Amino acid sequence: MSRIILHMDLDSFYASAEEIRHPEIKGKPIVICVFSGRSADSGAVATANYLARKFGIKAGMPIVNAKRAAKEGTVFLARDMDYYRDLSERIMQLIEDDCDVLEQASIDEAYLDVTIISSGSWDNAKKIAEVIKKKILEETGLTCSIGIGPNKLIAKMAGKIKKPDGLSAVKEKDVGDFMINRDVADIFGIGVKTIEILNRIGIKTAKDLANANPIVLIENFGKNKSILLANKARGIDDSPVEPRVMKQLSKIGTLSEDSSDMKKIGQKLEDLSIELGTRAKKMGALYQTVSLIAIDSSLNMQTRSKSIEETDDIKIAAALAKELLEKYLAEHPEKKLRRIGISISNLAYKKEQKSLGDFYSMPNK
DNA sequence: CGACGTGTAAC
DNA sequence: CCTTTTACACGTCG
Repeated sequence: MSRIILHMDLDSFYASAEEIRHPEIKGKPIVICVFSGRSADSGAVATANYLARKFGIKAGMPIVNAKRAAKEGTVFLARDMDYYRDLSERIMQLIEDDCDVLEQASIDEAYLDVTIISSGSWDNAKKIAEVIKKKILEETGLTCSIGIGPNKLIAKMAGKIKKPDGLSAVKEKDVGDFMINRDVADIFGIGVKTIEILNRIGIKTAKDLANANPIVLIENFGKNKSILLANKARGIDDSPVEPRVMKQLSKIGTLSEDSSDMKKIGQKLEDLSIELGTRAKKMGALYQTVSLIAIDSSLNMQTRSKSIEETDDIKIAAALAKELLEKYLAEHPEKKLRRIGISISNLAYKKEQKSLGDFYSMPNK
């Protein structure tokens, strides 16, 4: 059966969220930063609003470079995830009844299957999208961009046609035209590594990929990924819109300087563990696996993990993470660490908790 | 098959 | 100069 899927993306979410609580910065270029604390402006840009993007500032850029590129009057603010998470939750609740199924894909994005609620009508789907935009604007002051398509891939990519505050639809019959002349780099889910390999074997466009020799694809990517890629190139995506349940929680931080000192790193790890614990508690999460995340001076990441009896006590996680750290440092006496982190996974949720998550109880597994 | 570690991708 | 958080696929090992 053919479906109608919406993809809703909040426009430069963190920056807009800050405008809401600091009305005096409205209309200014805004840059949301993750300050690492090593020096005054060390760290990276998390988001820049459209005015700041005009200066070439964008996510991932070092803050120092962003400050150099910025013009007078640009506002630099530290990211505040707790605030954005609360705001995000409010917005998702606002739209959860405007669809058959809601899938929150990230803090600022959601897919909505509206096949039934729209009676299969694209006109109705557009009206639903307009209602959603209006609701979010009136209730929070935020704008969003919505893409409509016959599947998640096309809905997501259609949303990029007009941003910010856009609404665009690509119907099934137009999918071929929509995809055909596109560069493979513009296909959602194809990242730098895959692009590199594709280009090496002479594949540049979606058309090239759609017509590629399956044997060659399989040699390079294996069977499963080859099928996925060939489908993406044709705008085909059968993945269902389904509620997501958080499967893992993590917290990483940067050390004030590269170090291999157990005491120093252990202290940081403990601080991070406590913050993670606060979040886990709020969510009513229980965990079964603890991972240590270590990032060395060369920015290479390694993980060490261990599974235990299900628990909600973060002290147990903190102690285990420290053990894993001791072992790691013993195994790599020459390495200095730049960042350290802890992750808890194999999550379950307490019954009494009234979060969106446990409406849908446990996923298939 | 479950546990663990890495790679890829997106944000 | 180089932040954070999450998901998922895949290989390997026991």
